[in-house]
Amino acid sequence: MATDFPNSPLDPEAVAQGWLATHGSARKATINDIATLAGVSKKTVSRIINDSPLVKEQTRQDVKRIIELVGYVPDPQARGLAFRHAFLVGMIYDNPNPQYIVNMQQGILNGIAGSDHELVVHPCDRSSPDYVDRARAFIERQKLFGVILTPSVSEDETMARMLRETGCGYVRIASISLDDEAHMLVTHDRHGARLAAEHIATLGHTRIGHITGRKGFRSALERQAGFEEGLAAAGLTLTPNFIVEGDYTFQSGVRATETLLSKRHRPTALFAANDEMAAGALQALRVADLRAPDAISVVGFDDFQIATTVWPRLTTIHSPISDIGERAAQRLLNPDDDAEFDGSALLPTLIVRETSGPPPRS
Amino acid sequence: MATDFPNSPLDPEAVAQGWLATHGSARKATINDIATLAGVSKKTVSRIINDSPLVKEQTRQDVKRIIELVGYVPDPQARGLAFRHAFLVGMIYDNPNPQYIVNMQQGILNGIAGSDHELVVHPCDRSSPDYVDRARAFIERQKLFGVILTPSVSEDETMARMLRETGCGYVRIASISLDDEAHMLVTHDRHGARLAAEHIATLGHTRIGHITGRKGFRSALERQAGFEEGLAAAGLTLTPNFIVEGDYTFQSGVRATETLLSKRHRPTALFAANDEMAAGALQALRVADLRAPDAISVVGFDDFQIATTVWPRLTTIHSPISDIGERAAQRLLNPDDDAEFDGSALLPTLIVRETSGPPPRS
DNA sequence: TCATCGACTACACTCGTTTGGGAAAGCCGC
DNA sequence: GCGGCTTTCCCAAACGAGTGTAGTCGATGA
Repeated sequence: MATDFPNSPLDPEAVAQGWLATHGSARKATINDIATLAGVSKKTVSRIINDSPLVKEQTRQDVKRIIELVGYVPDPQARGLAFRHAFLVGMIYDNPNPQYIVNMQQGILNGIAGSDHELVVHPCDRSSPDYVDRARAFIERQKLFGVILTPSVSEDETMARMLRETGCGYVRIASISLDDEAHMLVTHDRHGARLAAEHIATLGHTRIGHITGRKGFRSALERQAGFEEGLAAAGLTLTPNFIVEGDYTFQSGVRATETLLSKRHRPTALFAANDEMAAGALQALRVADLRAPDAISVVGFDDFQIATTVWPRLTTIHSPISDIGERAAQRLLNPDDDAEFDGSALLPTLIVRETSGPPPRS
Repeated sequence: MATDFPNSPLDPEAVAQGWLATHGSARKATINDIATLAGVSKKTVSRIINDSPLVKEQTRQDVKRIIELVGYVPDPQARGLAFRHAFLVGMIYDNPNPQYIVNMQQGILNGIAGSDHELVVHPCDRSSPDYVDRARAFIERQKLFGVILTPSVSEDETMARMLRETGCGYVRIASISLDDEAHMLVTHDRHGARLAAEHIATLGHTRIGHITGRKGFRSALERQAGFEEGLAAAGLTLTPNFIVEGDYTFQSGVRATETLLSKRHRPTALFAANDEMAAGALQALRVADLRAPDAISVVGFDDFQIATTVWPRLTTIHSPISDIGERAAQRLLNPDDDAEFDGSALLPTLIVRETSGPPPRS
């Protein structure tokens, strides 16, 4: 079979077989080999690789089949040279939370899977005076296709300006929109915090405390604002007296909770701006011989691993970091495909576990 | 000044100034520009960039100065094309511990800093049937310069064989040597565990428990073996009865500890093969209304953040992950420079905190 | 004085791909 | 059989480096 069809004088399978037999794994195929094998010109192959519409469907399929069978992969270096940019996307981060970074990384990798791109990472230290220049050098040297910025560097306008200057594509991930839509992915922390407030209010608490995130971080503001909004919707208010500043670390959670516990008429529920601090809160409760949720309900934010390794396991707001990374990568790669983007899929959700319950009757 | 010196008719500063004035930032300089500016041939510039010895010192310095002033950076794509490999090193990992990954990443980045190379990450899922093929595709497509493998993929011989086939450079990080020296970086977990044993023995404990790492992981074997060696050196033995299998997770630490506590003549000290499980042990003690170190001493391994966020803070073995990553990267980049390598700098060390003390007198 | 050596230069070619233009081939309906 | 398409071909020219060969030039040594 498969010798002389009128419409397809070419038998991809046979042709590919032939090549594999003669050259085998000795040499990697180039675009020239494919062109010769398929009996078309180099340019046609190139068009097919780059999804140009100027190719007949039949030809496209035949050539694609051969490419697949022979195992041809266009050389990223050569392509990069011709395109004047590398097939690399960068992730620029300064967030010290390893779990955040790893989740985000994984999400971005999912997002670029199947796109010829690779992920290259670039941590940066915002306390160093030249972190923007370093980032620029990184981008320009490698001629990155684009970068994804995570909080809190994503909130940095100096960095954003530099990116616009270089002309490199970018997507900023932040809890609030700081740029035009194509360059932003919003995490809706405010919404998440509102869920926490609703949950706590529904349980019947009225004396409610909040441990804020680190000063100067957008997410800290948003989480507090969302929490206050949610309480307000339930007719409650967060008294300034019950707002204690934290900095997203475990230790700050411990200290803040100690402060809250020392108050007269202490709160019966508290919302910490992240799980780390919520874990610190549990710790402080334990030291004070109190138990969550019997004495005080505790709600966190992030739903990182720590939320389930502490005991009791933490009621928290799940933030879909990995999905957000994936979406950010997709937005970076094809900014037009965002039509079918259903933002609601990326909203934080409430995860009720064991640290929240009704207030103690007293 | 600086017009016509006999030995240096060339004034790098002036020449560079001229170029910057005419082309400015409009165009990035190429090797040809540098050659023209410096009044030397392209080949000489190339030699200088690639540290060839066939260049007179004076020439080298002048040209380097111009390169620096003009801000010329060789194009990685073009270089990669000519060299037939990319200036990228990959990190292949499957370790689920985010802190480990991030530390390692940072270390590798330190190691490749100043080397024209960039880090690209590749997590892999060993439960998927084609993870080796994926890794191979990743390497071959990008023509990676080399890869660094972290435990536990680093222990995978199928993977190692694949790497040898591809001819890609690699360094495997593991707790024991599994390959020739140039391809290994040993973390000496055995030594670390021995320190833990010595510490516990010195405190005067005699009934000692161990929570092992995950079955099938080299590190689990090494840590147990080292611990037993250390005890033996102090004239103690680890009774099989007091060895409980864990899997490096918090939960397994909790369960293992519960098991140990249920034994008659329970141990007065226990060594968990990582901090996560040690934290689980503290958790279990708390539930049983026991306190470390008063009732039982607990020693962990890794010295990750969790060691200082639990309370009391964990006595543990510090493993210099980041330094190890840095060294691995250096070994990968220039395998010959390892003469001055002082292995002892990378040995684990004992960090005494608050969970270890003398046995209770009973 | 002649041979040798070190430090270059000049040139053509390679790496694998994209892109441009001009031209040709195939197929459509008329 | 003729325009008018669409699809494709062919060739050459980038892209920015590295390599190999042959050859130059001046200083050194015998």
